[in-house]
Amino acid sequence: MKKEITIYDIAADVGLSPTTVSRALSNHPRVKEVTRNKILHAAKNMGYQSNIFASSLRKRRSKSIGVIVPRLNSAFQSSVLAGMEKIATQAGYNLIISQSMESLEKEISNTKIMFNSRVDGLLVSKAGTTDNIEHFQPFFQKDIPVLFFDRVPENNHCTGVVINNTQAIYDATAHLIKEGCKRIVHVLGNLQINVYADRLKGYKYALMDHGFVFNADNVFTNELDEDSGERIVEKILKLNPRPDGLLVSNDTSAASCLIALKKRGIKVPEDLAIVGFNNDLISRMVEPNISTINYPSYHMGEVAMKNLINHLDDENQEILQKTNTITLRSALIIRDSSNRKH
Amino acid sequence: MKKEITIYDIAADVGLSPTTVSRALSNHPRVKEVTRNKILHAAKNMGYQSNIFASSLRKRRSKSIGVIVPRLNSAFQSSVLAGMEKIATQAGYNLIISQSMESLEKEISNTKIMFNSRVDGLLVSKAGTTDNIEHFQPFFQKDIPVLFFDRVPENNHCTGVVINNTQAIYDATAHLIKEGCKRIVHVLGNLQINVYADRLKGYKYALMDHGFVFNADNVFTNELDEDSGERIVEKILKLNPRPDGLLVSNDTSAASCLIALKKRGIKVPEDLAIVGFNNDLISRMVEPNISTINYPSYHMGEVAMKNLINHLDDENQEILQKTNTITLRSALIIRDSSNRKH
DNA sequence: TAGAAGTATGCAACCGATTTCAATACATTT
DNA sequence: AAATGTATTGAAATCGGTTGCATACTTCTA
Repeated sequence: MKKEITIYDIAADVGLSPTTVSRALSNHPRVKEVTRNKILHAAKNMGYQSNIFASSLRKRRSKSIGVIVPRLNSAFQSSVLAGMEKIATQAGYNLIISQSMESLEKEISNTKIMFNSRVDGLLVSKAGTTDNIEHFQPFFQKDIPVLFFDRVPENNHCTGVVINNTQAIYDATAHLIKEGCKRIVHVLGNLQINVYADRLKGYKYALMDHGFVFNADNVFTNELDEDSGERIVEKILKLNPRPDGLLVSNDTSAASCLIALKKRGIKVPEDLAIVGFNNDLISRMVEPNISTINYPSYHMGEVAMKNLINHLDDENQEILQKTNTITLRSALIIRDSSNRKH
Repeated sequence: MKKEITIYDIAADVGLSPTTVSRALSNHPRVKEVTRNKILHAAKNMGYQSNIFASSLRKRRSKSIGVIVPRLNSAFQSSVLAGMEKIATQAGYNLIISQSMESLEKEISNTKIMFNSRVDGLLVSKAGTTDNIEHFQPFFQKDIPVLFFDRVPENNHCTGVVINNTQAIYDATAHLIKEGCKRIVHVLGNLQINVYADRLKGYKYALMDHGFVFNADNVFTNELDEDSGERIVEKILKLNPRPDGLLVSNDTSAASCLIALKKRGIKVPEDLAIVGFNNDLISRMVEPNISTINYPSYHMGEVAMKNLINHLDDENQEILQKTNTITLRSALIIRDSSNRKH
């Protein structure tokens, strides 16, 4: 391996001390303009590259931020990550990304890796099976900020960036009721996850407020993947009387249901009205377009990252500690899958 | 900030030298079993956390790999990244990810950041406007392996992991011809990108081999986004005679075209047969399902990462240098959007 | 039993940038 | 001219793990 150019080499070259070189390179004000230029010039000429390990070792910060998501290959998550990357890069932070594959075990292992990598802060969207946050303890103890987004743990002292899931599904349910639905089925994911637990609440409240009685038979938890439609529709068709409204907790699954229903000759929205969640591309592409909740994923990434970085840069540690929850605006988008007035 | 536990503290605690502690912690064979256990035990008790900066500084490697993609929020890219993350984590490497936003300028800046972050290797899918690879020179000079995937530069000495784009579109074109299409339009992205340039070749070759004459009017370059359908269909309808086959270089755009066509009462596949590219979720969800090229994105991520890491671990540097291109299997999937026999 | 060979551990010099504490040079004020 | 202030620069310690070489101690061979 070739020899690295260090500040010592530069110092020798320009006849100054490493101290001054270091200061010049980091734009310290106490270096004469002329000196600084001379040093910068020499550094460029010699092909100097700062050694971040030495720098991080001494400064005790890595200028990198860890992100743990359940899965990288999800339309929602990748959009969040895109937002995060944009802000982080602007602020001079690197992004170290890993996925928990929805497994607590992997989340714990990733958390350890992030801790050992000495990230300056951590952004997490919980795995489905995570029911405690013990494994973040090392971060708390060292006052390394941990910020959750989308899927946040219950009863904790961490900041979370979320949408109001309860309100979102409340609105969607109320909308279906207004469209004349009498029996609304709600399909959601693992109820250990706040996101789905909150939505279920919204569903219940909306029913209650509109004079309907909650019936547990109308709630299914299910994988919300591309193949889920067949399974869900089978279950729906066994119900009597047949449901006329369907709230599905993501658009992929909603689209899959739509296809399964069409295949069986059930008309959407006439026989059964559908509302999805996320406002993914797919909701705008299937026929009929699926009503959904607009989830500001990219924006969520930006906001989460911005807050974390502000916290790091300002040394204004109270801000984040005092902020418990940042709620972003989500909104019901009504499309043809639930619009019965034409 | 609380004091960190270092190997010196452990050494003092167990009455040995830091050297031995260091060796014990990294499973060096020249430490007695008993001693090692004593040290590991003490380390655990004292809450020791190794300092990777110190370690990296001394060892001159970061155990991290950089990835630069055009965009994080793309179904294709996020799937590739998922595959990469899996392999990297298994092998004990961190992933530092950034996006070039299709801009050469940003790609250059990201490359610099990756270089300064001293990644042990770099994986790149080029930005659309990148026409040279000067900015990777520092990596080449330091023998840090750079491996391209999907979008690879022309005429270079780097390894690339790709599919055979020419063959893929050749097959798709031949398929459309077999279905009776007489005038086939090909819509693709920026021709500076090898991916699209190669596909254009495949299109031309297939026409030629089947006795058709290539006509530049039948080729459009276009943004391949969700809204592209309207623009593309408008152009198609201006052609005379009206085309009866359409090859679109990604499924999102193909789906968008499909919708624009249906809106105008043009029947697919009867009036116009469509083939997309990528085998994204959306191609399986719209009506009719879109024929497409299966792109093994997750697998591509795994293969690219595996090759890079093998190269790093084995010190078997020739392997990668001698391998110029790894081509993964892609395949035409025929669905209803181009299947006229029923 | 001397000497060889092998095992276990330690010393001290790294890796390269940062930062505290001072020193020096120069300018300004009284 | 002396005193005070200010702008520049430097010496040396530090961050914490790794590693070449040296040393102490066993065990084995001739």
